[in-house]
Amino acid sequence: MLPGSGQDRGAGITETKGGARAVHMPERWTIRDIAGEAGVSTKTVSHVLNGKPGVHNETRAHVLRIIEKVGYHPHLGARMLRGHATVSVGVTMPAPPGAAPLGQSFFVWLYEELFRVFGSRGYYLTFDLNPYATGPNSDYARGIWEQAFQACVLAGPLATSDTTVARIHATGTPYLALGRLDSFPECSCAVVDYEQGAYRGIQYLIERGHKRIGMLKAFDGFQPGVERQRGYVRAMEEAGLPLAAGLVRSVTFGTHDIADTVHRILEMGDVTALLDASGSEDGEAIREGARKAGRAPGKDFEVVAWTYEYDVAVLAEACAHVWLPVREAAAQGFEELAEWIDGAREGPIQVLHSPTLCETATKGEIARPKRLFETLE
Amino acid sequence: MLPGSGQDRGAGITETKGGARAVHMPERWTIRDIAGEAGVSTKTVSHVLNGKPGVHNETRAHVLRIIEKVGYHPHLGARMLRGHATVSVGVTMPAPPGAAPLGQSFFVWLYEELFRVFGSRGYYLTFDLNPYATGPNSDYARGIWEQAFQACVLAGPLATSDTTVARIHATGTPYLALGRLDSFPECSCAVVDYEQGAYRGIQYLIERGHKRIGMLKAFDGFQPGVERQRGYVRAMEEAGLPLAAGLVRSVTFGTHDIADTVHRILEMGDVTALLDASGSEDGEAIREGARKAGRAPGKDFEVVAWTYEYDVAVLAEACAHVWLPVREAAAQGFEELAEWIDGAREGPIQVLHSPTLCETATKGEIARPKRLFETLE
DNA sequence: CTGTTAGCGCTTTCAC
DNA sequence: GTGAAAGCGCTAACAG
Repeated sequence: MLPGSGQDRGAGITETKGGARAVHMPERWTIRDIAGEAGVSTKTVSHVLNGKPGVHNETRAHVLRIIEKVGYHPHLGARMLRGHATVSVGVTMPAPPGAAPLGQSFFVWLYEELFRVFGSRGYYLTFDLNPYATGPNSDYARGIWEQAFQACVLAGPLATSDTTVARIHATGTPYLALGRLDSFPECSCAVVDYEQGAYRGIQYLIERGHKRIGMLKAFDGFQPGVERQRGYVRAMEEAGLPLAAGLVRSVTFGTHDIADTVHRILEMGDVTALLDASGSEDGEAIREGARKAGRAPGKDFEVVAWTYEYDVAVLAEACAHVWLPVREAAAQGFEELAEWIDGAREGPIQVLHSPTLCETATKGEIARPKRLFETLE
Repeated sequence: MLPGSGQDRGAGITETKGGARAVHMPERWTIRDIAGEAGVSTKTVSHVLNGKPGVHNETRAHVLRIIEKVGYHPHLGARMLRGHATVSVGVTMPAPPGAAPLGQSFFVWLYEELFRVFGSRGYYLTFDLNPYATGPNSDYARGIWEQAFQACVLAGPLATSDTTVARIHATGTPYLALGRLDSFPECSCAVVDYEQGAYRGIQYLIERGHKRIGMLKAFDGFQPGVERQRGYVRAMEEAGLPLAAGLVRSVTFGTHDIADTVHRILEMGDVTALLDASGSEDGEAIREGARKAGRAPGKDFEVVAWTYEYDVAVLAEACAHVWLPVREAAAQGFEELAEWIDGAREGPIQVLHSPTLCETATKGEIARPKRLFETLE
């Protein structure tokens, strides 16, 4: 009674060639059932399924008609096992959500972009938020080890201590990190040069005559935090300015942290300028911090603010904005990842976009739901 | 030279029992390599992997140590094939994005909720936005046919002509639709009773003395649209009021459609009340449509507006709001789906929440980014 | 051009 | 308790 057994198939062939009526009706159709029903070999069916040449056109049509009729779909697990190919692009978050709380609009943007590139090519998008469940040090790449992904996107900054990326790299699976790593420069990534962003911002303030310049620095323990620090130091040292303690301060995405830190930097007294590299795109928090210190941005001190959107102001009183084209870099990275999967190119991907300093912003102040990162309540 | 071949394994056993040193180092470790390394059978390793009883504690520890050491992970495809069990919960959109443009905040809410329930249990979340790519009539359930999903969430309203849900149902795979279907009442679903929502809203307006009542009706061709219509008709007929043509009008989520339709309904002259069942939660559009018709809500005519958030106003001038607890129903449905997967209960799921009519709203007017559906530009 | 067959890596009978 | 062996449904190498 097994579907697809030799006897059944024989009968199927005869019947089909004679008058074409199904002899058995399995619960779950397999490629052998289809072959039996069509009176051809499994190989032929397989070739039809995969659009490979070497099958007569009428045979192909006949097989397709039967596949259509019974609603047959090949078993994904079997395909994965045999063909070493899946149809799934994985998305994982290497950073715990608190460290890089992606904002709603960015998350949705990411999702839509991934679907534009991969969904249209027929891939599934498989999210592994295992990290969400199991804490900061969990293995965010289990989908790679389990060979569940055709390719993988690491959405979020990488911890400076990360060793997983190198192991992913070694498997040969196409992947793209939205962050790079000093300790692993071969990393396939699409990123913005944060060091350059900090460097340009500080340099600009130095050009305007400032000597004591503060910086709000996000992503402590993560690569982008290190890069911000390096950019600051490079600009100051090139200008021969001293690196005073307390000028560069780490901030998190907590609601009051930005304002408090601005307050504390400005309390230091002789600070005349500030680079907001907090990534929070929160002008109001800067104003609030300044207010607490009895100062006002654009009057008492000058601010350069970072933004992830072109020609948009985080803070209307800022003398300049540094635009970090994170979305643009990611979008290009996705395209290249798709090419890598298709075999049209090889890995690793290395997309590096540079920030742009804009002295004037034409669009209005940035609104809450558009930010790249979310402020945590 | 094949890893895991008979000879190699023999050698592995001897060596391990003697002095325990790895003899071969396969590219890709299989369960047989682990077994060989540990000097046990594959069955033992399998049992250890799946936490099954019948293995000595020290054997278990020994095997686990080796698994840890070499970083072994079982192949997901092989598991799917053999065990008929995947680790993936699928999410598909049965409606094309234009028909039910989920808003950012709702989409993110959905995502977070799914991860709260399924991510924490170790499932992957697999999105199939095949429909996005291939048009309105594509098969949104391929993940079910390909047996890629352990369970599946159908996120979005179902077309009245849908036949796919019944086929999904027949497979026995746990699933949950965020929409129901007249033509298939057995459907596993978590929904809000839209008919009741329309009925209560119209009834309320009738109680206030209105006789000519208009309604903005969304989701033409989808079940929730049919339900709105039915609720309207039932309330009117029960009150013995005539059903005049043009009072109930279909709207889409286009920017100007709501305002235009309000305008056209009010132009009919003797209309004294309106039920906004457009789902757009867009009070400003209603005001605008009224303005065009030379009328004003709350003055010339009364409005009952639908909202998907508790105690929040879509339109400050409305005499009442009908709260449709869509998020609440979905969240409960997810919990029950998880239980179904775990075998703690059987399907189908039938969560039906009722709307609530609120005459006063304590929170302010609903802001743009919080809406359930997006207005399309 | 088509049919037969040997596995992919795992789980799960069976014997021991 | 453990080990050998039979497949799950598919693909691809090998014959015809």
